[in-house]
Amino acid sequence: MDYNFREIEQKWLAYWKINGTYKTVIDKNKLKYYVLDMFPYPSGSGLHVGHPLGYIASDIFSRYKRLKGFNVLHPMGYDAYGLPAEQYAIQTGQHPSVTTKKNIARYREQLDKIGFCYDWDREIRTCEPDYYKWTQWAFIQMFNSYYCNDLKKARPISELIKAFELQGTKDLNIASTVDLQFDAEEWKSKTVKEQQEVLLNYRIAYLADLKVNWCTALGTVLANDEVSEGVSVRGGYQVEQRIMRQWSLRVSAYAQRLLDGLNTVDWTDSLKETQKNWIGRSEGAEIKFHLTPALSKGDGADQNSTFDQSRNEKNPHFYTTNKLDWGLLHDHAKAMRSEPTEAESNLWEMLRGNKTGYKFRRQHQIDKFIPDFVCLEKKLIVEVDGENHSSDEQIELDKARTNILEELGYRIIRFSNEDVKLLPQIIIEKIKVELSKTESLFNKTIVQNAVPLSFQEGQGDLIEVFTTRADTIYGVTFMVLAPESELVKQLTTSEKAAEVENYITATKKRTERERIADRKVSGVFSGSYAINPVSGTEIPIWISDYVLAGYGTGAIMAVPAHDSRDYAFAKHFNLPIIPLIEGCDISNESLDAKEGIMINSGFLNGLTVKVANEKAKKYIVENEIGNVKVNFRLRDAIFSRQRYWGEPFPVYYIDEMPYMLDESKLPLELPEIDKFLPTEKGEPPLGRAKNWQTEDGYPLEFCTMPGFAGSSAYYLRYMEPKNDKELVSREANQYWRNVDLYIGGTEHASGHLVYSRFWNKFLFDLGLICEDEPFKKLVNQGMIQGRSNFVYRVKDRNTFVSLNLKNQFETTAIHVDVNIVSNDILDIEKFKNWNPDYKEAEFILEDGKYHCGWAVEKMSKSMYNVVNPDDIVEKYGADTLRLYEMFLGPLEQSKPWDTNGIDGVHRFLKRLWSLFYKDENFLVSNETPTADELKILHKTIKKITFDIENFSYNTSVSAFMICVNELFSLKSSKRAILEPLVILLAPFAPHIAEELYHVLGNDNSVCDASFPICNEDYLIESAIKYPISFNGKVRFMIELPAEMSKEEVEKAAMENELTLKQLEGKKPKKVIVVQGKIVNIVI
RNA sequence: GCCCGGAUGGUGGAAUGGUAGACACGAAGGACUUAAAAUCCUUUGGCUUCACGGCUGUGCGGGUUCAAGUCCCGCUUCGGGUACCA
Repeated sequence: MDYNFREIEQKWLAYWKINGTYKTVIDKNKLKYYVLDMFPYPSGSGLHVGHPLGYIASDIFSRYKRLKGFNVLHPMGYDAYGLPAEQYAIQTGQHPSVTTKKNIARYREQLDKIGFCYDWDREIRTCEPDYYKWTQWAFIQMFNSYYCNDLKKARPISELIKAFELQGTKDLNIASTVDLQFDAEEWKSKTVKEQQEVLLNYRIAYLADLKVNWCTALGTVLANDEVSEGVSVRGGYQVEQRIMRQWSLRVSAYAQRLLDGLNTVDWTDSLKETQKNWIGRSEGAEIKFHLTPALSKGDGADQNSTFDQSRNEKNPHFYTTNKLDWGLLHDHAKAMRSEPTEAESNLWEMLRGNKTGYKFRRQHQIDKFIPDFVCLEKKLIVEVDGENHSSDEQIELDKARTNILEELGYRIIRFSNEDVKLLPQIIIEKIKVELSKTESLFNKTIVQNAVPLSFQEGQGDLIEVFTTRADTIYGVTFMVLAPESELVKQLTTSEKAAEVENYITATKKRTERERIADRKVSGVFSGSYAINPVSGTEIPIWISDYVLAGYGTGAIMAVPAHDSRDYAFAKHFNLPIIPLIEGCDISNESLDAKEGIMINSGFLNGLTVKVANEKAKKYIVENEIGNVKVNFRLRDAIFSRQRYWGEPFPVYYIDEMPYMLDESKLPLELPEIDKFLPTEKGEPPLGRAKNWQTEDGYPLEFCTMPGFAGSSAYYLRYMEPKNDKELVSREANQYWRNVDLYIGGTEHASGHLVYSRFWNKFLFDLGLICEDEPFKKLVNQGMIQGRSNFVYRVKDRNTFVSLNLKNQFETTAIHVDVNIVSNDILDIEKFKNWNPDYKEAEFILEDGKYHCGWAVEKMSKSMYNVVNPDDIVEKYGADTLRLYEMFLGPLEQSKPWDTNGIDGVHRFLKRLWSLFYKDENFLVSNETPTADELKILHKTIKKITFDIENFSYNTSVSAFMICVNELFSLKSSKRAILEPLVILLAPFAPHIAEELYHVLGNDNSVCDASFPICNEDYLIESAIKYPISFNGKVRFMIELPAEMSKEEVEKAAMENELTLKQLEGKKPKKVIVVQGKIVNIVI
């Protein structure tokens, strides 16, 4: 009887189906094990031979765990929403649900042939209403939650509303889009609409105006991970930046937890690394740079000011302090001015607006002080003292202050609060008298040109920057704003307005792609300056597109000596470069390394970079120049898609504010529409749906959810796919908990695996599920590459020349379908029929054969190198396919598919079969196995067990081959050996294993057998073949008893005549004996 | 640029610091057969030798070690990820 794989496989596939062999139920007597595949998007082209690789690997592990006594959950489903089906619908008018159903049916048919142990009763499809009901439900929960940074978890938004009513934003530490400040009264005075708008700033699912990746060709917004190098990942269409009002998920709030969680999961280092990079945590400081007050720098500068005299330009007229102090005190002055005492307020009313005949300023900085009122023209200061000015200590301080101010040429008059309140008119008169005592300092003509600015005018604001290199603060020679920064408008001086405008328009025109491709330095000077808060130097503020608006604060402090981008910019615009590291050479490039000894850095001089950085940060915090901050690269996930084929949002609008549907209204089903295109008004396709509104007539959301929505919590739904009350019941979740083994491709490292971990953590915060991380262990299978074949056409002729003769002609290489090539030999007849053009083709052969060339390329239709698993199953059977996929090489490694090698594993199965049958005779006996046979078996058990646990399936297939080859050469067909072997093989080749298991007389399924256990006793060797090496080179072997001691081995080796021959009479310097392993003689 | 993987026969690949090339494919030779398929047996890294054997050999150059494909340092090169992330 021959190995008839077709018959066998069909028989057992039917048996498994009828007997529900793979049906899984909760069984608390057994330990659970959850094995999950990344579910596929059912594309129109069906599965190729690369797709099942991971599925086979997970299937082997599932079956192995089951044989080990675990209750294994191993489900499968479809990621059924997606762009390709909709693009196809646009082209053909076919409803995406129709094509999706068709594709799923095709996938299922292909998967079924391979003999997977999926519990198909648990199948899910993300496009089915009873599935996406829970996607919508989760979205509602996110809308109704905010993230508390103190508790580090999501909390109900109702708590936040209560807090706002009681205390406003005071003392709250909440993840938000922008930092808002308001008190309880302000909150209560807001309209409902305003309150809703404010709440969006905190909700985990929120609507906001954001800069998004807009893809015109696809007519939709895309998430960051759906865009690569400025084009869409799917389709490769151009993507541009736009501001749009979009739904987003506050993933960024979870950044730190997403990072921390990586330490608790068993993933490969490279995958964890990718996630770490994507989250992009950087520790640094946010530093405030105040702007230089924009005074006219005309003649008539005040020579008595403490302004930096070393500068060549003339000092501006109204500087009354130095820039460093101005920067430090600026905020303080502003704050004082906004909260005046009653007396100050009264007096100001009488002084303001030239009521005295002269201009007064209040809380204007002079040197290190902020006097209450000052008339600069007459250098007269008016102070109003409160109660605390009566203390001795205060009197001393006031005196010191008066002295300094008087030295600067100011006269000071003081009044008490009481005086101002009771005798306002008398005080005004006194002030007028004082004013008349001195000459005006101002040359009238200059005053007309050089108009001083008061505090609130102009750009009296500040720029905040984020830096990881606070230690380089002394090397800042300019600042750069992102062109999109809101500060640009404020900072641009009138002279520079046109230039800046031009630059920004030009930048906007450039697509992301152009920016990346053409990385030439560009930028424009804003006309404004800022003051370095540590060194006090004045630095110009530039605008350039090398600074990103979306990261940090959208502004940087540029340290050209130690940042290559800043360096390029400084060189291009001829800006100063100050080296900060001892001995660094910055004549040609910057020194970006974070090591060395600081120079040119004031109080940081002589310190190492690391120490200096810490010291600088401490200084910044202590002097209130800024604060220490952690920044993340991870952005919130944009969650709206202007497309049809996705989950509808459970959202309606009142007065343009979003509200959630009641949970009882879920699922909100995707409506039918006439065309899958945007409306004439440019609204998303759902704008075409009739009656797309609530029962009360409020309009529903037009956008749908993105592809990752449905795949973010699908692993939970498999636990209880038919529960219509909950996403998953507590009971089912407590039992199955999370995925023990997740297998899939690396392409999901930054998308799906971040989103689903976020989604999972959110549900965990709500107490709905019991595990913080969804996927305990994750294995990435490598890509299966294609192996293309080529034929060589002689130029201008319909003649093809075989590979090794092609150099004699001028030829063109043409891809040829790998399915009509075998072992690189072309099937000429099939080739002629393959394409009508080749019907009459002629061939130049070698040895009567046409040899094709080959190359490893991506597996794709256009390369004609796609191999369909159906064809392999048809020709060799599913067991051969499974074994061969595993035999190709290590699971995680990319490798080319070459059908050539498949005969080897097929032969192996036939040889295994031949241990059972010869012609019509059943060979299996009940004889007691020999020690040799037992050794072969147990060696194999040991190896296979180890290999499965380590996902080294290619070596397990080899081990099976070795085992069968050895049994074959012993002509051994004993039940005691073959039965465990069959069970051992069952995870890999379930059909043939099931057949042989039954042939051996078992009635139950091999799936429910017990995995054999290695008995080390059978592996003990009585003799060991010692390799004898000289200076590390093995010369010969000697066989010695295993129990021989080190000394005896050495003696035996030294006495051997071959050793004597090798030594040639010389005395060995040293003899190393590794017992049971090797002998090395050093001469 | 940065990060992460690789590099071993004609091919896919194997090798807890201890006999490099297991296991397969392919190729060559042979057996069986009218023939083919299937199956079985032998050989198969390179160079050299009639042979025993010898020399050489895991991308390149150093190093550690009794012993290195494996560990360390410096390169070359291929693949993947990521990007003006401050």
